[in-house]
Amino acid sequence: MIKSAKKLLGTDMTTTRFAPSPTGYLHIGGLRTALYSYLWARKNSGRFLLRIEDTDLKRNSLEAAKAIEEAFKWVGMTHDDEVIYQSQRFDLYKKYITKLLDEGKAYYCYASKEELDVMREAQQAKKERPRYDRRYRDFRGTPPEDVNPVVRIKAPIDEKIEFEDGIKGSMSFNSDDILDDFIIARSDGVPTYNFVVAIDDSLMGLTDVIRGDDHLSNTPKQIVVYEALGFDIPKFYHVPMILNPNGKKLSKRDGAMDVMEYKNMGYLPEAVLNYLIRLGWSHGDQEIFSFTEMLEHFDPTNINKSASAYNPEKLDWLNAHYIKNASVERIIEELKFFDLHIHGHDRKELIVDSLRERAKTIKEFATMAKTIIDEPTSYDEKAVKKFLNEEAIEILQQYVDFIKNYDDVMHLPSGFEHATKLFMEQNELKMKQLAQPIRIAMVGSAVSPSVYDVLSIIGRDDVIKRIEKLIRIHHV
RNA sequence: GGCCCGUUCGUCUAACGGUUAGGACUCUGGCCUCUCACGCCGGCAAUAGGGGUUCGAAUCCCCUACGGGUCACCA
Repeated sequence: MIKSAKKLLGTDMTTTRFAPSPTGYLHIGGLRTALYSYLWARKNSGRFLLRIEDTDLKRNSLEAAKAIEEAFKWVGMTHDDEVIYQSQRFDLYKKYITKLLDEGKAYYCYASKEELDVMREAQQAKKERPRYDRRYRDFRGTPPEDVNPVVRIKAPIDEKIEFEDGIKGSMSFNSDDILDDFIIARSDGVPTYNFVVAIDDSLMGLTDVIRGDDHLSNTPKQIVVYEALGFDIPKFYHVPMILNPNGKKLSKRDGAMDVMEYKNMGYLPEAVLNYLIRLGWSHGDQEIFSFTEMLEHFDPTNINKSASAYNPEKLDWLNAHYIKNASVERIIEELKFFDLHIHGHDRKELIVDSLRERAKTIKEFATMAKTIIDEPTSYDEKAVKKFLNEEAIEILQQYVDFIKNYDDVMHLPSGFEHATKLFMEQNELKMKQLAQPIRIAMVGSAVSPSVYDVLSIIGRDDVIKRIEKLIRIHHV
């Protein structure tokens, strides 16, 4: 007698899993259910397992697993044990098929595909639900020689199948409404999804199955398998799906499906996680959750029952929040991915701190930093037209001359502030008259962080160079 | 079509059967200000509809409408 792993181990350690079919990348919705499973396992000091559902054998599941692990790594999630590939467990599944056959809980069905098609059409013509008519359930005759039979499970007839879903509540199905003697092994011997899922979930010792609610109506079928095999039935949580901003099903047209695309767009993993955990789940009014807070507060029981729409603005807001609060070192590290290397810059703190409240993504951050660090190659036309009249050029000229003869140290923003204020005082100028022309000279446009910060980042020598360059160009 | 699930501001959500139905994002008015942001103060905006039950319903029950899922030798 084979028993479930849970029974063998004699443990009730919380065990959850993420069981994607191999698509080549980790889907953003998949990450959410994975996160829920992960948090629930870790919160209860349990195990979080990864299984690839590749009974179909069409795609490269090794690549797929690698892509998922890469995404897990990016967001800081880890799974326990080795990855399980269903494609490598066919022998195991076969043992259970034989077992059910031997016990009379499953049987060979010799109906051909054509035969079944005819039957189905007849049913549909009569507006009946298409279903297998169990013609071979109690077959005792001589089987036809030329067909490879499928194996079907003897499903209960006119019975209620009930379970308590951790999210949706009490579920009750009538077996006749939703299932027939469904196939557990195809004519080529390959077992089917609902059969192997139940076996694996059981053998892997799953206590809590957290998955998309598109599986809700598969659950009764799996329960039939659990019961035929004498396995313990885990607790199910069916989490509603994610919709696009228009409330429709999420599809590739809606933008980033692959979790790693979020990295490419400059999102911080903690922002993505924070966004996802709050999408369909809440803890009072709290919006910001650190990893430890997620662990502390998450409970699948208060996941919402209804689908939620994906809202990119809120993700941006969260990302901005995490950028504002990240350490300087962290941001410098993240910027490397966008080809900006400022760890050796002697004004790196200033660069980071002057931009962190302005960037919604790390990518934007890098772009903004580059406009300050790199000498402008062009000047924004509108800004030039608006702010660079003859008088402004004159002021800039005086400003350069002043700086050249200004002897006090001024590499800090405060140094530039003292110098500039003195200059304004001497020439009876207002900051408004000076700031925009300086910005244009420094970054080529009328938008930048505080001019003192910008001047300090660029440094006295380059400040002079950039102003003189602008004046020169202006006179041409 | 059968079965199942769902429905609170545009969006994410809160609310022991008793709240002026709260918060967040977006949008928006103002303040701050060297620009842009950030920040701060304020504003717009919701219980799908109809019946019950109850002293009292967003909350419980029924019906309707509208969304969605699922009904394979896919997973």
